[in-house]
Amino acid sequence: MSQPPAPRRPRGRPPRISREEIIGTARRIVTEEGVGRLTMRRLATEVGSTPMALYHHVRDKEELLVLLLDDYATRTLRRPELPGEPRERVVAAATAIHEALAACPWIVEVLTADDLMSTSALWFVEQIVDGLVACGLSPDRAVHGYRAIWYYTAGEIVVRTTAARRRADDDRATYREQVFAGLDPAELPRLAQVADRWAPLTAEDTYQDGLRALVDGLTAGR
Amino acid sequence: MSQPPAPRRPRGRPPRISREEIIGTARRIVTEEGVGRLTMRRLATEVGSTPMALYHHVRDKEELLVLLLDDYATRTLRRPELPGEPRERVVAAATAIHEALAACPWIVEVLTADDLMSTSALWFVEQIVDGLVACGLSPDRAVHGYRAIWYYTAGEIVVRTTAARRRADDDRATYREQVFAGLDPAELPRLAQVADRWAPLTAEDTYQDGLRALVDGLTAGR
DNA sequence: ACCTGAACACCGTTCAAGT
DNA sequence: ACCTGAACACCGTTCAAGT
Repeated sequence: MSQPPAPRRPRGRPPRISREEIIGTARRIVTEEGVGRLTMRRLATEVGSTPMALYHHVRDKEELLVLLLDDYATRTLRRPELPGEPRERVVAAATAIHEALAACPWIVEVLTADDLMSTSALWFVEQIVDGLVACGLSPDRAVHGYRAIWYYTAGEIVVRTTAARRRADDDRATYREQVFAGLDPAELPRLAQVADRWAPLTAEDTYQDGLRALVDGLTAGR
Repeated sequence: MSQPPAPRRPRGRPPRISREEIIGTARRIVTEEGVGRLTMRRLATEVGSTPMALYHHVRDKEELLVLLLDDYATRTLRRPELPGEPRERVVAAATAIHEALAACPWIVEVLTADDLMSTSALWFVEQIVDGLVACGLSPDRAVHGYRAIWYYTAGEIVVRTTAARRRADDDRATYREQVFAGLDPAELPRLAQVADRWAPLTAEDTYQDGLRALVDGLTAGR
């Protein structure tokens, strides 16, 4: 996010905890127990300090979460060899972002709290925009195309992660089954037709299929 | 969600508050002050009762939010005349869902807490799946196509609503501007090229463009 | 059957003071 | 400059008791 300031002559009380230490501990809590367990108080005790000491190193909890996403992106997003063909390049770059996010279920809370503006993710954004331009889109339309891909990708992550959490909680999962079991075939014939296959069908990972359709549609006739 | 049980001979203490009253009051709080202000305690005092009384009518806060989304869908989703041409029908049905959600910024928290399984929304889902089948997709592929549209739609709402909230909070909005202002044109030429137009470009409402691209891609060559 | 009061086990954040 | 203790103003939910 921001580089540490150039080293100055130390003045006053020497720091006991650092931003890096805070983020590192937060990362451990979040990967081990989920983002729901990350509280400022918990984090403070884990770094051996008090809640208020944290506020000397991060502005508030939201900034901490953004720093955490940044840290995660820097740590895991490796730039792969991308195909030369522009459409395939767009698909590959989007898939790389998607895979990184999918491997990281706590991301959802942060996604809704921040745009994907981690500096290390920008290279992938560049590849997508550039690939779309290479397909014949104007720079403006390429940015809009990237946004459409980002909406699709973020939505897939949010919906799938939430569905997975729900599945862990039996009682609520059955509500959807009830609704589908009670469908009136006269009113909603298509849904009634696929009602018993709905759960497995929607559990399938079809991210790439949809992505390809979207990229095809965005670049059609150019 | 669930129909009220058939009226029985009343036994024991007569109820002072009803599920309808709770949902109605919750709806008022949420539309007037946002979903962040809806707490069980606040809601209890507004209906003139105590927090615990609520738990006799709803299981917990999450159920309340789902009931609220259901109530909103039933109240606002009117079935429009849809075009006969199948692709246009898919676009129109998805746009109707999108408009209803976009008019309702508190929805984001509930979207991530629930699939769009409100009974009143199912008619729109039916139209989308049926439209895709009419375009030549198999029922299974039509369901996957609906899911792709749903990911795109939910993602657009989540990302745009969050961005709008951020814009209200000046300090954080400028972080993205900083990142874009400091882009290295040698490393990320496309992004550097559009850097100064990024904010207005991504603020444009291009939901329909992306949706049409996605639907075109899903139905291409069929 | 329905509601109440008190309590449990927490939150994020601010303030004033200490070293 | 950095950290601490105590407090503020809250949360959702459970338990045991009352009517």
